[in-house]
Amino acid sequence: MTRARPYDRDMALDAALTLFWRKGYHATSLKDLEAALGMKPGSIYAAFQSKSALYLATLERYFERSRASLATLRGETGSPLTALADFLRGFGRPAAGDPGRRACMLVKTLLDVTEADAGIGDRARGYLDEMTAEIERLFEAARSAGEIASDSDTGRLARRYQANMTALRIEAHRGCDPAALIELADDMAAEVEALRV
Amino acid sequence: MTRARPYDRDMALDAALTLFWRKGYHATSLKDLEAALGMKPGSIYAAFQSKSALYLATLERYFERSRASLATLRGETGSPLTALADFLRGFGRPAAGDPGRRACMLVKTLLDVTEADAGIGDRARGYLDEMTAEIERLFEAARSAGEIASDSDTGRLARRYQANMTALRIEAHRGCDPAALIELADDMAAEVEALRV
DNA sequence: AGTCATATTGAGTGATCGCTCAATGCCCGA
DNA sequence: TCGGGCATTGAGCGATCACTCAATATGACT
Repeated sequence: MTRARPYDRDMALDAALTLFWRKGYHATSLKDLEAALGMKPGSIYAAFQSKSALYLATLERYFERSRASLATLRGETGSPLTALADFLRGFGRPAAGDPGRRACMLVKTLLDVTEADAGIGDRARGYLDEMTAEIERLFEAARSAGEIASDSDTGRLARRYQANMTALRIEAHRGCDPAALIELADDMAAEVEALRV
Repeated sequence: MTRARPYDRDMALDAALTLFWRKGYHATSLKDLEAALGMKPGSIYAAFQSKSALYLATLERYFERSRASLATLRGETGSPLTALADFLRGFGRPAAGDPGRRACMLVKTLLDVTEADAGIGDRARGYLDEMTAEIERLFEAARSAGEIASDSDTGRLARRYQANMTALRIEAHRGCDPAALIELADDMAAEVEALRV
């Protein structure tokens, strides 16, 4: 009965995610999206409603992946604290890839958004809060495992950890010396492991 | 002979700075600037050449003020290390002002800019490097004063300090709980003072 | 193979973008 | 008092913005 979609929605969303992440919401035009998705304007609007709705869809996609990669750390066999430290160290050694995709997309969104796009900003804030909560769960696991002091304020540690992560990724975006980036990541990771009792 | 400018260049630049800082480069239109500066398009172009040139002028203004406020710390009577820690603590207690102006404008610029505005991005990077250097001078002063270990890597400390500052201001921008922001700032400040020998 | 429902198309919508310039208004020296 | 020279004006430039819709193409079902 219905005609199958000739394009792949997942691939289109991935292409939009890459583009939006690199260029930001305001600087990405529909022309850019048409080229990246290989779709004509009408198809884009039929599939995704509007530019802002498409942005929200890519933001959700980004968030789900970020949360998933954090949640994976909880499932690892070793210590939660080591996982947290290693995760941080990983961002000090980014693949030599797309320079516009180094900073966290949620943070980029937060800084890019104006009063006119308040809805997008609120969504980014919500996702960031969920990331904080996910990090706090990891610190709680570390506390339960007796890795950190039993009276540790996990919320406070989570916020500090997330702030470090944000800053580290912005430094990567800034394009600083690779060796300096590694030092920075290792300093942050050492700070996490210094919590071990 | 020549007719005096009826507008105040300094006030116009300040208005442009506020607007650009709050809305970002791409999201600020000439209509916005006309309203904020109280100037017609022709006057704006006669005075400032182009939107991007005006942005660069406000960015320089922002940088000079930031550097000056950092340099002031060096002139203070007390210890450089305490000055650095206090400076950080100050950002944990921001005045309840314009929420679009909490994150560092240089960082906002860095994340907002695309390949098409590479010149602006390069300028922001250059200013950030100068800020790093200014911070390093403070750590060098602390080392000379014997406040921190004589074999301290001041460059490394400066980059870590700047990363903390960046993250703190983004957290403020995110609009997190004021008490949590104070905790975060105090944690960072404590880390600085922990360097004291 | 034929029919129908739906997805795609792409020229074109009005609005707004950054920007220009001929006309105007104003200050200053004489 | 007046004319010369410069700053300001604001309508409007072509380009591009996000977006629409009547026409067309195509796959699914009988």
